[in-house]
Amino acid sequence: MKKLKLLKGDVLQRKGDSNSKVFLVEQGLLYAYIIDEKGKEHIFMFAPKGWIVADISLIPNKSELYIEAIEDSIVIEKERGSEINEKSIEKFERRIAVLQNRIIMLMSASAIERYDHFIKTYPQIVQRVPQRMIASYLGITPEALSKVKSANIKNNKK
Amino acid sequence: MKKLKLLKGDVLQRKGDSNSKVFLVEQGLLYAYIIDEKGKEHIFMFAPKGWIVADISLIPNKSELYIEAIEDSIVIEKERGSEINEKSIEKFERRIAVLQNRIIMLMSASAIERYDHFIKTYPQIVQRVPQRMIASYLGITPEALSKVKSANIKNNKK
DNA sequence: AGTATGCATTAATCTATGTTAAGAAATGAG
DNA sequence: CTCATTTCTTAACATAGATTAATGCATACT
Repeated sequence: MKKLKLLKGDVLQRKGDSNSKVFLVEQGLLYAYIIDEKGKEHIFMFAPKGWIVADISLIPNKSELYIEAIEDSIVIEKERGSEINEKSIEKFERRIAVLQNRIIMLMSASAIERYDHFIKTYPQIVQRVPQRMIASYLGITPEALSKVKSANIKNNKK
Repeated sequence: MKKLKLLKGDVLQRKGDSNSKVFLVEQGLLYAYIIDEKGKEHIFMFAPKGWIVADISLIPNKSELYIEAIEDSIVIEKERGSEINEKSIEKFERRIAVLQNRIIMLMSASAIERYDHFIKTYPQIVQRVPQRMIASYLGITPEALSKVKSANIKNNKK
């Protein structure tokens, strides 16, 4: 259980690294992403203060995700499975609920609906990351996000 | 801990129901889905023998998912959180890994890539459900699946 | 057997989002 | 402060997948 200080841009974990660690964000903001075969980055999650970020991949002990600091941050590093209790079960359940919801959004909602949902759900993150990262999290390009946002504003005015 | 016998088409849980239960599939095949505001069904998961199916939603005690039998099935009903041990943690981790992978596929892979991945990962399910259900799981329409499959075959011949 | 229902396929057309490119605005580094 | 880099926006064009509709098959129902 170590405490790590990270500078903006520091990469905490890379694809292929061991993924036996779990990181609790004590301060700052991290994000986890993949880079696909075409070299494109896709943001899997943001991790602000209080969140746990870890890659639990299907391939044992091999991370699929990169984890990187968006801001200077402090994280507490723990071994995975180092605590088994009511509280940790609740955290697992909550994580599953979040992931389930994300899948449902990706399958059933349009880009602008996903964006609206995101800014309602994570208003504090919206302020702190570039739009292109939000676009990536939503599964669209920055250009598309720019477009649907301005189309939305115009429609509201009408 | 009850054992339930289900007939094909039986709905085990509906949107809005309590979601305090967890179902272990002992025999048969179930699926979980949402119905969106436009009335469209989106399949969230299939649950063959040995799998656990449950809705862990963000809204406490309120299911977002429908759970229904695709085949005559037998499930064991348990209370959520009724066991906390190494084994259950592993199951939670595995579920999270599956969901993470699904999100990554939805964000980074084309329809045909998602289809190829699906038939490799769940060959036993492919045989037992209509194509339209696979399309729904992949996040596309049955027509689109039909199209990309035949386009794929033609490309392979070339 | 005959009819109804659900499923798969194909095709024409439409639309949301991707791609490429350029310029403007904001941010950061020396 | 200035230059370089990153970010955002807009626009023209391209494409994957959606929509609608028609047809052919199965399967199930009477």
